[in-house]
Amino acid sequence: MTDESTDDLALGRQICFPVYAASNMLTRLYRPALGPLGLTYPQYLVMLVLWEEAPQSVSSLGARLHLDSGTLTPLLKRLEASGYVTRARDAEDERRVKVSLTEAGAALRARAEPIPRKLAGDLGLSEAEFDAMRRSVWSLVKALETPRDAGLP
Amino acid sequence: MTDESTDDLALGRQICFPVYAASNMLTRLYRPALGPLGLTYPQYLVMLVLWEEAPQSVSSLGARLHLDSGTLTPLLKRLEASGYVTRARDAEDERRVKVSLTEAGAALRARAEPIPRKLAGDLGLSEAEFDAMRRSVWSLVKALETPRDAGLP
DNA sequence: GCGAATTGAATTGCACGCAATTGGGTCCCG
DNA sequence: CGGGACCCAATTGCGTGCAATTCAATTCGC
Repeated sequence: MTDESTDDLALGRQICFPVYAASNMLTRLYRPALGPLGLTYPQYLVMLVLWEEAPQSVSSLGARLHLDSGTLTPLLKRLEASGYVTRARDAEDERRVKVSLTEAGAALRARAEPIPRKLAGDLGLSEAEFDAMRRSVWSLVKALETPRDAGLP
Repeated sequence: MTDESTDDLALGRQICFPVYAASNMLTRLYRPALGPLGLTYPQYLVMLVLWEEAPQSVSSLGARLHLDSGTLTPLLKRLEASGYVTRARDAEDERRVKVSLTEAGAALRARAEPIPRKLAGDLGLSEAEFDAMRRSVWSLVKALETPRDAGLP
Protein backbone atom coordinates (compact mmCIF):
# COMPACT_ATOMS: atom_id res chain seq x y z
CA MET A 1 0.00 0.00 0.00
CA THR A 2 2.53 2.60 1.08
CA ASP A 3 5.81 3.04 -0.74
CA GLU A 4 8.66 2.57 1.69
CA SER A 5 11.07 4.63 -0.39
CA THR A 6 9.01 7.79 -0.84
CA ASP A 7 6.32 7.90 1.87
CA ASP A 8 7.37 10.24 4.67
CA LEU A 9 5.10 8.33 7.04
CA ALA A 10 6.67 4.91 6.39
CA LEU A 11 7.95 3.49 9.66
CA GLY A 12 11.23 2.53 8.00
CA ARG A 13 11.95 6.13 7.03
CA GLN A 14 11.56 7.55 10.53
CA ILE A 15 14.47 8.40 12.76
CA CYS A 16 12.26 8.77 15.82
CA PHE A 17 11.08 5.17 15.78
CA PRO A 18 14.42 3.33 15.84
CA VAL A 19 15.53 5.59 18.68
CA TYR A 20 12.36 4.74 20.57
CA ALA A 21 12.69 1.02 19.85
CA ALA A 22 16.39 0.96 20.72
CA SER A 23 15.71 2.74 23.99
CA ASN A 24 13.13 0.14 25.03
CA MET A 25 15.35 -2.69 23.85
CA LEU A 26 18.33 -1.36 25.80
CA THR A 27 16.21 -1.13 28.93
CA ARG A 28 15.30 -4.78 28.47
CA LEU A 29 18.94 -5.68 27.78
CA TYR A 30 20.12 -4.03 31.00
CA ARG A 31 17.37 -5.42 33.22
CA PRO A 32 18.95 -8.82 33.93
CA ALA A 33 22.28 -7.18 34.81
CA LEU A 34 20.71 -4.52 37.03
CA GLY A 35 18.13 -6.66 38.80
CA PRO A 36 20.71 -8.33 41.08
CA LEU A 37 21.93 -4.85 42.09
CA GLY A 38 18.40 -3.79 43.02
CA LEU A 39 18.34 -1.06 40.36
CA THR A 40 16.01 -0.24 37.50
CA TYR A 41 17.53 1.21 34.37
CA PRO A 42 16.64 4.87 35.10
CA GLN A 43 17.88 4.39 38.65
CA TYR A 44 21.16 3.07 37.21
CA LEU A 45 21.52 6.25 35.14
CA VAL A 46 21.01 8.37 38.26
CA MET A 47 23.68 6.34 40.03
CA LEU A 48 26.09 6.88 37.11
CA VAL A 49 25.68 10.63 37.57
CA LEU A 50 26.10 10.41 41.33
CA TRP A 51 29.20 8.25 40.99
CA GLU A 52 30.70 11.05 38.93
CA GLU A 53 29.82 13.70 41.50
CA ALA A 54 27.94 13.64 44.79
CA PRO A 55 26.15 15.24 46.45
CA GLN A 56 24.05 16.89 43.78
CA SER A 57 20.73 18.71 43.75
CA VAL A 58 17.66 17.18 42.16
CA SER A 59 17.68 19.82 39.46
CA SER A 60 21.33 19.22 38.49
CA LEU A 61 20.60 15.51 38.16
CA GLY A 62 17.63 16.45 36.02
CA ALA A 63 19.69 18.76 33.83
CA ARG A 64 22.23 16.01 33.21
CA LEU A 65 19.63 13.32 32.45
CA HIS A 66 16.96 15.53 30.85
CA LEU A 67 14.42 14.54 33.49
CA ASP A 68 12.29 16.72 35.75
CA SER A 69 11.38 16.55 39.42
CA GLY A 70 8.12 14.78 38.66
CA THR A 71 10.15 11.82 37.50
CA LEU A 72 13.13 12.13 39.81
CA THR A 73 11.42 12.70 43.16
CA PRO A 74 9.69 9.31 43.36
CA LEU A 75 12.70 7.58 41.76
CA LEU A 76 15.04 9.09 44.36
CA LYS A 77 12.68 8.08 47.14
CA ARG A 78 12.97 4.49 45.94
CA LEU A 79 16.77 4.76 45.79
CA GLU A 80 16.62 6.11 49.34
CA ALA A 81 14.38 3.22 50.42
CA SER A 82 16.95 0.86 48.84
CA GLY A 83 19.63 2.46 50.99
CA TYR A 84 21.77 3.84 48.16
CA VAL A 85 21.19 7.60 48.59
CA THR A 86 20.05 10.09 51.18
CA ARG A 87 17.99 13.22 50.51
CA ALA A 88 18.31 16.34 52.64
CA ARG A 89 17.41 19.99 52.26
CA ASP A 90 20.43 22.17 51.49
CA ALA A 91 21.22 24.42 54.45
CA GLU A 92 22.50 27.10 52.06
CA ASP A 93 19.25 27.20 50.11
CA GLU A 94 16.30 25.45 51.66
CA ARG A 95 14.59 25.09 48.29
CA ARG A 96 17.22 22.64 47.12
CA VAL A 97 17.43 18.98 48.05
CA LYS A 98 20.90 17.51 48.16
CA VAL A 99 21.12 13.89 47.05
CA SER A 100 24.11 12.09 48.58
CA LEU A 101 25.52 8.60 48.22
CA THR A 102 25.40 6.28 51.20
CA GLU A 103 28.20 3.86 51.96
CA ALA A 104 26.19 1.15 50.20
CA GLY A 105 25.55 3.44 47.23
CA ALA A 106 29.25 4.17 46.81
CA ALA A 107 30.13 0.50 47.25
CA LEU A 108 27.64 -0.50 44.58
CA ARG A 109 29.90 1.12 42.00
CA ALA A 110 32.32 -1.79 42.12
CA ARG A 111 29.55 -4.25 41.34
CA ALA A 112 28.34 -2.09 38.43
CA GLU A 113 31.79 -1.67 36.91
CA PRO A 114 31.75 -4.74 34.63
CA ILE A 115 28.27 -3.98 33.25
CA PRO A 116 29.06 -1.56 30.39
CA ARG A 117 31.76 -3.70 28.85
CA LYS A 118 29.73 -6.88 29.19
CA LEU A 119 26.59 -5.45 27.61
CA ALA A 120 28.50 -3.64 24.89
CA GLY A 121 29.90 -7.04 24.00
CA ASP A 122 26.40 -8.45 23.75
CA LEU A 123 25.75 -6.09 20.85
CA GLY A 124 28.30 -7.93 18.73
CA LEU A 125 29.69 -4.76 17.21
CA SER A 126 33.31 -3.95 16.46
CA GLU A 127 35.00 -1.24 18.51
CA ALA A 128 34.87 1.08 15.50
CA GLU A 129 31.20 0.45 14.81
CA PHE A 130 30.39 0.99 18.46
CA ASP A 131 32.28 4.28 18.60
CA ALA A 132 30.74 5.55 15.38
CA MET A 133 27.29 4.72 16.66
CA ARG A 134 27.92 6.36 20.00
CA ARG A 135 29.17 9.52 18.32
CA SER A 136 26.16 9.54 16.03
CA VAL A 137 23.60 9.18 18.80
CA TRP A 138 25.32 11.79 20.93
CA SER A 139 25.18 14.24 18.06
CA LEU A 140 21.45 13.56 17.77
CA VAL A 141 21.10 14.50 21.43
CA LYS A 142 23.10 17.64 20.72
CA ALA A 143 20.78 18.51 17.84
CA LEU A 144 17.76 17.94 20.07
CA GLU A 145 19.24 20.19 22.75
CA THR A 146 19.19 23.08 20.30
CA PRO A 147 15.54 23.96 19.80
CA ARG A 148 14.63 25.41 16.43
CA ASP A 149 10.93 25.74 17.20
CA ALA A 150 10.44 29.35 16.31
CA GLY A 151 12.91 29.64 13.47
CA LEU A 152 16.22 31.46 13.82
CA PRO A 153 16.88 35.18 13.15
CA MET B 1 36.58 12.35 40.55
CA THR B 2 35.96 10.02 37.62
CA ASP B 3 38.02 10.19 34.47
CA GLU B 4 35.71 10.73 31.51
CA SER B 5 38.14 9.21 29.02
CA THR B 6 38.84 5.89 30.76
CA ASP B 7 36.01 5.19 33.22
CA ASP B 8 33.57 2.70 31.73
CA LEU B 9 30.84 4.06 34.01
CA ALA B 10 31.19 7.68 32.87
CA LEU B 11 27.86 8.90 31.53
CA GLY B 12 29.57 10.40 28.49
CA ARG B 13 30.99 7.04 27.46
CA GLN B 14 27.68 5.20 27.45
CA ILE B 15 25.74 4.46 24.31
CA CYS B 16 22.61 3.50 26.25
CA PHE B 17 22.17 6.91 27.82
CA PRO B 18 22.07 9.12 24.71
CA VAL B 19 19.58 6.71 23.16
CA TYR B 20 17.44 6.97 26.27
CA ALA B 21 17.74 10.76 26.39
CA ALA B 22 17.09 11.16 22.66
CA SER B 23 14.01 8.97 22.91
CA ASN B 24 12.53 11.10 25.69
CA MET B 25 13.50 14.31 23.87
CA LEU B 26 11.90 13.12 20.64
CA THR B 27 8.69 12.30 22.50
CA ARG B 28 8.68 15.85 23.84
CA LEU B 29 9.45 17.24 20.37
CA TYR B 30 6.52 15.40 18.79
CA ARG B 31 4.02 16.22 21.52
CA PRO B 32 3.01 19.69 20.26
CA ALA B 33 2.52 18.35 16.74
CA LEU B 34 0.53 15.30 17.83
CA GLY B 35 -1.62 16.93 20.51
CA PRO B 36 -3.92 18.62 17.98
CA LEU B 37 -4.46 15.23 16.31
CA GLY B 38 -5.44 13.66 19.62
CA LEU B 39 -2.49 11.26 19.57
CA THR B 40 0.30 10.47 21.98
CA TYR B 41 3.65 9.56 20.54
CA PRO B 42 3.31 5.77 20.99
CA GLN B 43 -0.20 6.00 19.54
CA TYR B 44 1.27 7.83 16.55
CA LEU B 45 3.70 4.96 15.98
CA VAL B 46 0.82 2.48 16.04
CA MET B 47 -1.02 4.60 13.49
CA LEU B 48 2.09 4.66 11.25
CA VAL B 49 2.03 0.86 11.21
CA LEU B 50 -1.70 0.71 10.57
CA TRP B 51 -1.44 3.25 7.75
CA GLU B 52 1.01 0.87 6.09
CA GLU B 53 -1.28 -2.10 6.50
CA ALA B 54 -4.65 -2.65 8.14
CA PRO B 55 -6.21 -4.60 9.64
CA GLN B 56 -3.48 -6.19 11.72
CA SER B 57 -3.43 -8.36 14.81
CA VAL B 58 -2.21 -7.03 18.14
CA SER B 59 0.78 -9.34 18.00
CA SER B 60 1.88 -8.22 14.53
CA LEU B 61 1.72 -4.61 15.69
CA GLY B 62 3.79 -5.67 18.67
CA ALA B 63 6.34 -7.46 16.53
CA ARG B 64 6.81 -4.38 14.36
CA LEU B 65 7.08 -1.94 17.28
CA HIS B 66 8.78 -4.27 19.79
CA LEU B 67 5.90 -3.87 22.24
CA ASP B 68 3.77 -6.51 23.96
CA SER B 69 0.06 -6.83 24.64
CA GLY B 70 0.44 -5.37 28.11
CA THR B 71 1.35 -2.08 26.48
CA LEU B 72 -0.73 -2.32 23.33
CA THR B 73 -4.09 -3.43 24.72
CA PRO B 74 -4.79 -0.31 26.80
CA LEU B 75 -3.22 1.91 24.13
CA LEU B 76 -5.49 0.42 21.44
CA LYS B 77 -8.50 0.85 23.70
CA ARG B 78 -7.70 4.55 23.88
CA LEU B 79 -7.31 4.75 20.12
CA GLU B 80 -10.67 3.02 19.86
CA ALA B 81 -12.20 5.50 22.31
CA SER B 82 -10.76 8.29 20.13
CA GLY B 83 -12.55 6.80 17.15
CA TYR B 84 -9.46 5.98 15.09
CA VAL B 85 -9.50 2.16 15.23
CA THR B 86 -11.83 -0.72 15.90
CA ARG B 87 -10.93 -3.96 17.67
CA ALA B 88 -12.67 -7.24 16.88
CA ARG B 89 -11.91 -10.90 17.39
CA ASP B 90 -10.75 -12.57 14.20
CA ALA B 91 -13.40 -15.02 12.96
CA GLU B 92 -10.65 -17.23 11.51
CA ASP B 93 -8.89 -17.57 14.84
CA GLU B 94 -10.75 -16.39 17.89
CA ARG B 95 -7.52 -15.92 19.81
CA ARG B 96 -6.52 -13.02 17.57
CA VAL B 97 -7.85 -9.49 17.75
CA LYS B 98 -7.96 -7.63 14.45
CA VAL B 99 -7.26 -3.91 14.72
CA SER B 100 -8.81 -1.95 11.84
CA LEU B 101 -8.77 1.70 10.85
CA THR B 102 -11.99 3.65 11.01
CA GLU B 103 -12.87 6.30 8.44
CA ALA B 104 -11.54 8.92 10.85
CA GLY B 105 -8.38 6.90 11.44
CA ALA B 106 -7.66 6.65 7.72
CA ALA B 107 -8.47 10.33 7.22
CA LEU B 108 -6.07 11.32 9.99
CA ARG B 109 -3.20 10.25 7.76
CA ALA B 110 -3.53 13.40 5.65
CA ARG B 111 -3.19 15.59 8.72
CA ALA B 112 -0.12 13.64 9.89
CA GLU B 113 1.64 13.76 6.54
CA PRO B 114 3.54 17.05 7.08
CA ILE B 115 4.78 16.07 10.54
CA PRO B 116 7.94 14.06 9.70
CA ARG B 117 9.38 16.68 7.36
CA LYS B 118 8.56 19.52 9.69
CA LEU B 119 10.11 17.93 12.77
CA ALA B 120 13.13 16.66 10.85
CA GLY B 121 13.69 20.28 9.90
CA ASP B 122 13.57 21.28 13.56
CA LEU B 123 16.68 19.20 14.14
CA GLY B 124 18.72 21.54 11.97
CA LEU B 125 20.68 18.73 10.35
CA SER B 126 21.74 18.43 6.75
CA GLU B 127 20.12 15.75 4.61
CA ALA B 128 23.35 13.77 4.69
CA GLU B 129 23.76 14.04 8.46
CA PHE B 130 20.15 13.01 8.93
CA ASP B 131 20.50 9.96 6.68
CA ALA B 132 23.75 8.87 8.30
CA MET B 133 22.18 9.15 11.72
CA ARG B 134 19.10 7.24 10.69
CA ARG B 135 21.19 4.45 9.23
CA SER B 136 23.30 4.33 12.35
CA VAL B 137 20.36 4.09 14.75
CA TRP B 138 18.65 1.48 12.60
CA SER B 139 21.78 -0.64 12.69
CA LEU B 140 21.76 -0.38 16.47
CA VAL B 141 18.23 -1.74 16.46
CA LYS B 142 19.42 -4.54 14.20
CA ALA B 143 22.24 -5.34 16.62
CA LEU B 144 19.78 -5.38 19.50
CA GLU B 145 17.49 -7.73 17.60
CA THR B 146 20.26 -10.31 17.53
CA PRO B 147 20.64 -11.55 21.09
CA ARG B 148 24.10 -12.67 22.13
CA ASP B 149 23.07 -13.46 25.70
CA ALA B 150 24.81 -16.78 26.10
CA GLY B 151 28.12 -15.93 24.50
CA LEU B 152 29.25 -17.29 21.14
CA PRO B 153 31.91 -19.99 20.48
C1' DG C 1 13.84 46.51 53.04
C1' DC C 2 9.26 44.90 51.24
C1' DG C 3 6.23 43.07 48.01
C1' DA C 4 6.38 40.73 43.43
C1' DA C 5 8.43 37.65 40.41
C1' DT C 6 11.24 33.62 40.21
C1' DT C 7 13.08 29.30 41.49
C1' DG C 8 13.18 24.32 43.31
C1' DA C 9 10.99 20.46 44.74
C1' DA C 10 6.86 17.93 45.61
C1' DT C 11 2.29 16.41 44.23
C1' DT C 12 -1.38 14.95 41.08
C1' DG C 13 -3.24 12.77 37.11
C1' DC C 14 -2.62 10.30 32.99
C1' DA C 15 -0.16 7.32 29.63
C1' DC C 16 3.12 4.21 28.76
C1' DG C 17 6.39 -0.31 29.24
C1' DC C 18 6.91 -4.72 30.91
C1' DA C 19 7.05 -8.99 33.97
C1' DA C 20 3.92 -12.23 35.51
C1' DT C 21 -0.40 -14.33 35.54
C1' DT C 22 -4.91 -15.65 33.74
C1' DG C 23 -8.05 -17.68 30.62
C1' DG C 24 -10.03 -18.88 26.41
C1' DG C 25 -8.79 -20.87 21.66
C1' DT C 26 -6.23 -23.93 18.63
C1' DC C 27 -3.26 -27.62 17.46
C1' DC C 28 -1.29 -32.00 17.95
C1' DC C 29 -0.64 -36.64 19.22
C1' DG C 30 -1.99 -40.78 20.19
C1' DC D 1 -11.84 -37.70 19.49
C1' DG D 2 -9.95 -36.45 23.95
C1' DG D 3 -6.48 -34.19 26.55
C1' DG D 4 -2.39 -31.74 27.05
C1' DA D 5 0.81 -28.34 25.02
C1' DC D 6 0.95 -24.13 23.00
C1' DC D 7 -0.68 -19.50 21.50
C1' DC D 8 -2.85 -14.99 21.97
C1' DA D 9 -4.85 -11.25 24.25
C1' DA D 10 -6.18 -9.28 28.56
C1' DT D 11 -5.25 -8.11 33.30
C1' DT D 12 -2.46 -6.77 37.36
C1' DG D 13 1.11 -4.40 39.68
C1' DC D 14 4.95 -1.48 39.67
C1' DG D 15 8.12 2.05 37.94
C1' DT D 16 8.81 5.55 35.07
C1' DG D 17 7.92 10.28 32.13
C1' DC D 18 5.73 14.53 31.94
C1' DA D 19 2.32 18.49 32.10
C1' DA D 20 0.20 21.19 35.43
C1' DT D 21 -0.28 22.81 39.90
C1' DT D 22 1.14 23.97 44.58
C1' DC D 23 4.00 25.74 48.16
C1' DA D 24 7.98 27.35 50.39
C1' DA D 25 12.35 29.86 49.85
C1' DT D 26 14.97 33.30 47.53
C1' DT D 27 15.94 37.15 44.65
C1' DC D 28 14.80 41.29 42.29
C1' DG D 29 12.81 45.95 41.60
C1' DC D 30 12.12 50.11 43.27
